[in-house]
Amino acid sequence: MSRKVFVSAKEVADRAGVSRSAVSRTFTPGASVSEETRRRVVEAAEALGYHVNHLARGLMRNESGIVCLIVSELDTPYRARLLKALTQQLQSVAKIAMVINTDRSDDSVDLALRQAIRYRADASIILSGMPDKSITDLCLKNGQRLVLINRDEDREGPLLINLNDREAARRAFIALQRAGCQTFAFANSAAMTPSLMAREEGFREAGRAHGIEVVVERYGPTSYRSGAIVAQRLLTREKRPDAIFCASDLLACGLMDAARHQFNLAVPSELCVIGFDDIEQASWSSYNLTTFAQPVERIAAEAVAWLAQPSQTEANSHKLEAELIWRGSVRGG
Amino acid sequence: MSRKVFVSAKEVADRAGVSRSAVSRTFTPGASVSEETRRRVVEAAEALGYHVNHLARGLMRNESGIVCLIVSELDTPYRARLLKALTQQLQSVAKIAMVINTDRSDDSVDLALRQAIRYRADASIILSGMPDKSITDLCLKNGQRLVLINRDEDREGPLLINLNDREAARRAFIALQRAGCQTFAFANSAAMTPSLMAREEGFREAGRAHGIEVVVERYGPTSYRSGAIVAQRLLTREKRPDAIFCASDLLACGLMDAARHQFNLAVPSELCVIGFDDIEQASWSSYNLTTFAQPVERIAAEAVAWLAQPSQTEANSHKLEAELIWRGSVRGG
DNA sequence: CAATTTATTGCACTCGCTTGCAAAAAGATG
DNA sequence: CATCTTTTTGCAAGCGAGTGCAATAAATTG
Repeated sequence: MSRKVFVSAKEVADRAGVSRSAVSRTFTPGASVSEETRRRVVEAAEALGYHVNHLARGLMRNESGIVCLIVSELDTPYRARLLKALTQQLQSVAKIAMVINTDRSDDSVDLALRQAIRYRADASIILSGMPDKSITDLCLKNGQRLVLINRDEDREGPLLINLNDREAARRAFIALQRAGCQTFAFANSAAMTPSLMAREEGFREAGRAHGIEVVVERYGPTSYRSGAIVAQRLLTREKRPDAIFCASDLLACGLMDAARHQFNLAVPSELCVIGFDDIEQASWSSYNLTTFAQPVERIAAEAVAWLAQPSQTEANSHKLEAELIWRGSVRGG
Repeated sequence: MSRKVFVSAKEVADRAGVSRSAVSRTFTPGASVSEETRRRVVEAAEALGYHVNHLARGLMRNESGIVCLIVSELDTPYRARLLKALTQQLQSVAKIAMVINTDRSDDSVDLALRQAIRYRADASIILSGMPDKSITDLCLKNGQRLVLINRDEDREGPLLINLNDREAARRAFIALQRAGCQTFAFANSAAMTPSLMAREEGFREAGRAHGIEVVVERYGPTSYRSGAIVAQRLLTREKRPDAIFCASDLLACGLMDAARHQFNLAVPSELCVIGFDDIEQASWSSYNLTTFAQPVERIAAEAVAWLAQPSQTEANSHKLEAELIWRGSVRGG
């Protein structure tokens, strides 16, 4: 009826005929226990189904082993992949992921971080949304580590991991130019996150450097549907673009579908498209999209490695390169 | 240098000039505190940046507020959606999700459940993989609740949520028959999970009921690539199927792409396809796939509602219906 | 074998919080 | 104003584990 209580170290100790400390030490790597005692403890623990209470351990050690992942739109292919990589790699260093969903509002990120503090998470990794400065300060002051992925920020303390978006955008421009394109456009969502904007800026800049003006269109969230709508706007212009760099693959897929099915344009012969993220769908043969791959595993690895090291090394900022994956949505290649 | 210690209730109490208990009561809904004391406590807490330590609270109350989500392949569209719905709805009842990644081996589910026990999770929700009976027993014995989604199991205790897969398969058959199809096939992965097998069985059965033999092909994991391979096998048969029911949308997408791009078949005029899950991509205009929608939000709601109620009601089994979403991959409709 | 060093063990305190209980304060009643 | 209720409040005993310290046992040395 009432919640059956979990078995505690005390019970194990009694059964094994040793003190409670012996049990505790048996499950603490590096503690001093004789082979004989350990054996008896382990045996008793097994028999009783004992599992160390990490709540209590965390309380004592002041280190819970919990890492908070704060994310919005986690059902989006790129986010889901990142989430998977992170949870997996965290597990491999004996930490555990707590995931908190936020909507786009900064307020909800604050709520999430508060929750992280309540559970005394050792660290928080923010995949989306900018938390309020006062809250991140609170986290840091509480000895919590903070990782910001693809968020620009100049504050000291958190680990910043982001891509060299500008450079990627530049390379996209070159690639499209080599393919013989004349009229360039950039398809963006209206989310205006730092990384999306960096791609936009980078592409524009590259255009300027070549004396070419780049049309930019932004609409809605970063989704398939937005891509289709941006396509409408771009492809009905008097001077129709024949090269479009999309801020994300999701936008690119929507845009390509609209281009083909509504405007009857052939890709890549009449329209070249480059995306960003390298989500799984980009490789599907209906899209076969040339795109930049986010080094998801690398990102997760960097984050986890930084969290795993015992002493806080000075917070640094890692900039990774996105790899250009050539497929069939650009001529030549 | 060393982890700055978090601020505790003691400090808040001192600053507010009240006892530790007063602080505790202020943050415990329904406890007896005067308006005046509460005000002072809240003020002090705010000033110091105090947050209740849920580790300690969980220890005392023997109820952590943590719910473990055990999932494999969480970067798959359907899984990601379910995960999102669950984390969100859990948050809304003041519980928090811990997610554990498993690979397909049952062993890794055991490891995950062990972890859940260590953190004294109030419940575990298993989205994939069958845990060993002894482990689920352990969970239940420890007063942990268990929810199994789309997993058949006849044990008492856990809440079982699954779809009426057989019925859906039957409806799929009828729909394809109405579309005038002659040769029926079922495309499956080799994962052989209960729900995938139920769909297969249901479809075969429906065929048998109409005196029609259904060809079944299974291959690999439940993925796009597997769909393409199954397509190869099915579409090169001497008697080529003109109706294929796919165990999942991912398979369906791979299959459709192969059918169109490798076999130059037009959908739906030469080949009708029905999928399962209603992932986002099914609605993309390149696929425009007729499919069965998993009621993801409903599933999450049922699970969360059951977990939220204070007293364990007798474990029951919920069977939900999948809704047929008509799109363009089947003639007629 | 005594003396010294080293490995193991148990005691007791601590971590931060909840809660039963009894004392104190505030309100209600006659 | 005295008496009886009803709130509030603080004390202290846990919850389940980790760990410094001193006591004990085992191993090493001369």
